[in-house]
Amino acid sequence: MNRSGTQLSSASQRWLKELRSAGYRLTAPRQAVVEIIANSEFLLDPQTLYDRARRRYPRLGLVTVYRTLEKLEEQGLVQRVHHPDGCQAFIAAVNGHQHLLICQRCNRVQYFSGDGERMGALMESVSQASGYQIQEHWLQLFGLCADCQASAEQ
Amino acid sequence: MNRSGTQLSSASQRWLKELRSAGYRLTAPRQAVVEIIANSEFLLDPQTLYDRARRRYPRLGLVTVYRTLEKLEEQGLVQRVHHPDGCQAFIAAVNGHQHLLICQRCNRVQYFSGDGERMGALMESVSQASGYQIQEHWLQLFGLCADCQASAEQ
DNA sequence: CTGCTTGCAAAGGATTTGCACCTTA
DNA sequence: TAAGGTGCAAATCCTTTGCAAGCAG
Repeated sequence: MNRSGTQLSSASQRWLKELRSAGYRLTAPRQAVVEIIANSEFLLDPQTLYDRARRRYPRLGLVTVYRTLEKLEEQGLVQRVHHPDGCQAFIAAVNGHQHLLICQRCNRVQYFSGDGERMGALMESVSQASGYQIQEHWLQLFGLCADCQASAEQ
Repeated sequence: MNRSGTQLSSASQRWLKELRSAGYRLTAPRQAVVEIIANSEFLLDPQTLYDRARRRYPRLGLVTVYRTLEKLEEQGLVQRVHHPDGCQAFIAAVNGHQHLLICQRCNRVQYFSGDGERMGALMESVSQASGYQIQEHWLQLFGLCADCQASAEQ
């Protein structure tokens, strides 16, 4: 149990500890926001996150969601995800470089580790051909997750 | 020469022809917008495009830029480009599936053809491992173009 | 207690819409 | 001359900021 009287997942507890050691305070609104996004397998935009977190902490303001996301992003706990229909969605971040696999129907997200060797070779050859000095890369796959394939068959 | 009394590049002429055959009219404001973006190697956001196109057609309104971009995107002549600092930039599209190489300093964009075979193999293995049915992919590289590397050395 | 946090309200910025006028075909 | 296109102004939508009151530490 914690100060808001609700159970917190272990992921939330870890995130809150990280925020704490970065000098931020532990407050009930923050706990509510963290608890939702730390445990979501789906992309969440600020409004959706707000709607869900408000079920835990009804006095929550949308502004606090934006401010909390800002701090979580700064601590590397969440990352913003760009996709064809917008760029305001967030998902829990992972350590190290990983690529994203996104369901276009339900927004479920999964990470996969790109083939580092092939990727390196590709970047090397593009760099040679173009004269660019490459610093970063994005690789994202879009499709239908297993659940959505199943429900589409109905 | 054309109805606005200015020279048009061959790329613009082709684009305008495509708009025409899609049922849209050829107007001076549209020509101004098309002439800028059809010939740019750099990402352009609506405001920048507006500023440049207004030098050709001063009475242009920003709204017309938005409406023209909408039609160009719909015809597959431009594509929206997402990058870490925003998603409101556009660039001339190419036929077939190509990947993007973007200069983080000057916004120059270049297309490169991903290694289709490796990419296919990667998607196949991710698909197997995740159960996702993959429909689309994004591959973008970010770095410094040759010009920007040179000017950074000064 | 002190200063970080919060929620509200207002400000901002980007994009879209309503509308009367204008231009293309 | 009919239908589509244009620019202005206003409306929207999303996000950020200012501020007084509320809490964490």
